[in-house]
Amino acid sequence: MPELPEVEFVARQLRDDLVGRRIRRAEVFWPRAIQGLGVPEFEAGLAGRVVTAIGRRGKYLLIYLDDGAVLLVHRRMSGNLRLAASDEDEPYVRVAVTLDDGRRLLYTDPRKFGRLALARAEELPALFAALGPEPLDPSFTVEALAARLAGRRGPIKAALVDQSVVAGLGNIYADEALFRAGIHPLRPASSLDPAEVAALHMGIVGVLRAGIEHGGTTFSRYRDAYGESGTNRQHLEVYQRTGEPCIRCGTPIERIVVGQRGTHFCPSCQRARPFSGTGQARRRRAT
DNA sequence: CTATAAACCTGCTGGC
DNA sequence: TGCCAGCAGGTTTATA
Repeated sequence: MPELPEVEFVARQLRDDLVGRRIRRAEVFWPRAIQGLGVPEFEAGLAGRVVTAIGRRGKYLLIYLDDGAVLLVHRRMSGNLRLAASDEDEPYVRVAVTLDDGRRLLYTDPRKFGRLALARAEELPALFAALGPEPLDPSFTVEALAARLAGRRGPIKAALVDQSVVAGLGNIYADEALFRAGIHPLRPASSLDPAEVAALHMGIVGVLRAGIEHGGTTFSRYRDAYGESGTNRQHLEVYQRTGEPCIRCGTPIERIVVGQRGTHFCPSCQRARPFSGTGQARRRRAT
């Protein structure tokens, strides 16, 4: 599942390789992947344009064009963007963008959940009005996180994957951030004390930075712009580790469902209520 | 307003 | 060995 680190890593790759290139033509093979415009208008809107910049907002990849338009790509569950040589092909190609040097930017997506859209750059603020702060931006402070969590009665895990609270966290990094902070996923979001919010802030920023550093988390699908897997999976501490020993205390990792999503946590390191344990386990801080 | 649930999709897993 | 129900989850839309 592409989350912020997977989108950011590919954005950096495409920035090096795509900026300055002219688009020869675009072909849509799965019309429902295009949002807003009809397929002919979408294809015509890309043909002949030069890529001027690459950006990212939350899980959206932004490809800026020389006429003031922006191509938005959201990969949802199984989408990938791959820069392929002219003679290379891939399965599940939904959209193909041919560049002036013959290479193709391929949007592949077995599940067909991902969406592409073409917008004017000046429309972006309105389009992203409901998105929360960028967690790697300096403006994302402990206070900013606390303000977003205040008044929310649902579980903290559900709040973290809500894009209006923080932009870019998905199921993997939300579970990882809660583990680093030592917070139980079912804790009401508004019940965290200031120290816990600070620990969670550090956890969020930490897991996202690590994810980018390791080229993203690959389970079955995610690949980068050159078709390579990310290595962050081997650095995950709870996600998809059900039954395996906690790296901190050895207790088997548990899996529950929170807000319709599989949620992984250590029942010893992440207590349901602070200081409500048997006294057997010590509270520890992630370093 | 908040919040919960279904729908969108198809490859993969696990049970029999 | 083979079949198939059910799971996986980001976002939008619908409903309570």
